[in-house]
Amino acid sequence: MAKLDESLLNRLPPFSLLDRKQIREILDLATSQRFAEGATVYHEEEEATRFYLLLDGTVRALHITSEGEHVTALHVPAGQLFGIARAFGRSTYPATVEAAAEVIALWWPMDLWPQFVTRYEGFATETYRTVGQRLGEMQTRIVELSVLHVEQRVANTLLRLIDQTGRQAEGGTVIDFPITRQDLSDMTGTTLHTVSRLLSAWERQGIVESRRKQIMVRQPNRLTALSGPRPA
Amino acid sequence: MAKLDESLLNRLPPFSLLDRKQIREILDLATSQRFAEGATVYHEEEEATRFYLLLDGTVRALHITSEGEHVTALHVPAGQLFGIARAFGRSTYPATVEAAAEVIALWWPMDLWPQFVTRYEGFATETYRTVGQRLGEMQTRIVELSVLHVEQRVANTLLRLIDQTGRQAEGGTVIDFPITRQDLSDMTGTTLHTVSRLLSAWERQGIVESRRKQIMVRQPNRLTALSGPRPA
DNA sequence: CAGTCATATTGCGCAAAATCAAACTTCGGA
DNA sequence: TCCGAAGTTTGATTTTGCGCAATATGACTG
Repeated sequence: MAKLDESLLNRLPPFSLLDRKQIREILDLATSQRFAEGATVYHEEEEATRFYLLLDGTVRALHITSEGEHVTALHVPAGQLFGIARAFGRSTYPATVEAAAEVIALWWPMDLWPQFVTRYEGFATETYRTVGQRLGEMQTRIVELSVLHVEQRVANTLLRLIDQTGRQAEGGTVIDFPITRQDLSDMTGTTLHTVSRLLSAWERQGIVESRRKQIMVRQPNRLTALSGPRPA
Repeated sequence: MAKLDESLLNRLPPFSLLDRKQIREILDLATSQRFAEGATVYHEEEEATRFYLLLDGTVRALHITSEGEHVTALHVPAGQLFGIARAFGRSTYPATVEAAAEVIALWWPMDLWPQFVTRYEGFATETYRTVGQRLGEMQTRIVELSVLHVEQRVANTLLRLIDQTGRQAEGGTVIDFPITRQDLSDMTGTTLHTVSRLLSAWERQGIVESRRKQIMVRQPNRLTALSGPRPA
């Protein structure tokens, strides 16, 4: 395997306090792996044997019900750790994770987790900050699902996606991974039909523009207007 | 203030590995406080200056939207820590917490948090396990809200409540804190009207029995039948 | 003990969104 | 370049659960 460059890590929060030597150490222990769009990184309930750092791309954490329905819990943008079950005392992964687009990730054996936490200044702190963020996102999800209408939820979800992973293009902001109506409905607890109708309506009004598997938001402010009361 | 007894803590997971002397230390730093039913312990977004241990009663964590709607995120049963914002790198509380019934809690100044984590064997580990559990509960909430119908959500919620805080009584299991239709609707993302209709229907079928602010489940198995597909 | 307030019940009409059904488009591969 | 699979659109129909309104029933207060 090609030697990994130190610049990969030294900007990322969990490692930003470390010196060159430590970063070198960490990289030498890492394995880098590529995942194709749609590939599964690990399954819910599976023994948590590795923790990951997402170098490039986006992954999503999801749950599959006994009926086969998919519920997307959250998206993880590049630069964050995931699969960190150990951080909250679990021995199995709490969700299934799959690549939303082509993904490059590093991973380490979970056995190294305790070392990382104790040996590397700031690693634990930053990790728990991440956990806190995810917890916050999940709370927002719950509040949205509880009080908002479908249209408002979809609007919020689009806004969040362009905020987290948006790429500027002529005419608006594009979600920079392939996303289907079905995906959006999995994120909002609705059906692909309803999402399709909403997008069509918004497209007629010039708010969004969408191709197959791609959505561009032209007028975010109008989406915001549709997105309902700001969560307190 | 009366001196607190060591037996309060030595059975509880976050402290179970500690010796008498350490428990004494911890108790001497604690303040005990009573909260009446419905009293607010702290508000979302407030500066997190204390962390709590729930000795008796039940508290609920909730969010209040800008429209004034209440969304209950979870219930914390006796014996658990709450208000542990520091554990995930937050300086403010992530939710409002209020007493679901009369409550007795201990609290410590948040400044002591780092000490507790470093000085007391097993405290950190157990705390993160709690965080993991809450994360799991929230995920379940999200999945339920996404794929289940209102009736199924209410059934699930009742089952969870009698499981977490149920008290045996003649004829069935009673939720051992006062709970209104409104409360149940806040937990399930519906209206008090719908909850009332459901409970009435179930009461006619002999599945539950309810007075004002009190619900007894007579036939949990029939509720389970109504509760939809088991989350995977 | 009267008065008031919070809680609970129930009927009715309506709107949102799911479901059912079918056609259409785009894309990639044989 | 044609075919099939995956993704999307759209209409018609049905269901669910909400909003509104009126009424009832405790429970607490002065």
